[in-house]
Amino acid sequence: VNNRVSSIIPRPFYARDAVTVARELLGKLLVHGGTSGIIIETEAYLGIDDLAAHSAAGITPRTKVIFGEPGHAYVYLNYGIHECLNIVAEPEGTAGCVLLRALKPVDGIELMRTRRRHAKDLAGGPGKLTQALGINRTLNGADLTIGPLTVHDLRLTPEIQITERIGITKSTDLPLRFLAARLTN
DNA sequence: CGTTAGATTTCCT
DNA sequence: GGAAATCTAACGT
Repeated sequence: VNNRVSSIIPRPFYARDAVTVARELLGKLLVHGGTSGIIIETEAYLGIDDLAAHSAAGITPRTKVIFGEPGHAYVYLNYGIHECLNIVAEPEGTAGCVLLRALKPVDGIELMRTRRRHAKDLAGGPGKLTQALGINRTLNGADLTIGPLTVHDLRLTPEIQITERIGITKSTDLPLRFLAARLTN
């Protein structure tokens, strides 16, 4: 765990287009609250020409972080119940983010079980992974290059599978969902 | 100020 | 495979 401190991904990684960041986040380690997991599923949300993205509505109190400095967290409450974690991409001033949809649990699995109230699937969904790692809206806007929420490079190069995004009703035909093929499990 | 739809999960049949 | 749970941002009046 200590050698991961030096492997925090620096800001330029995130200052690229959302599709590239979404692809390259696969195989990285997400760390928070004594728990961690390898990112195995992501979706890219674009700033323009993407009606499914919250940023399509322009800059509002809710979406301003998506237009801000890359490498920060965008956390929102969905369906009144679930916290969803996104990582802001694109240079500052341009909207774009990556929804983290699934993790493979690595550290603190017992703690995850407690947080998930002993549900069978610990982190196989956007609302599940935030619950497992103890992530909530107080982390909205947090800088991932500083912590306590961080992403680390494990130097893995997973096989990437691409599909359309799921769980949305607009712009459903875009191939913006990415899965780490051999890590999913 | 009231209405509505939503980047989901879980439990039921 | 379908519906309920539960809250709030965004939009219309």
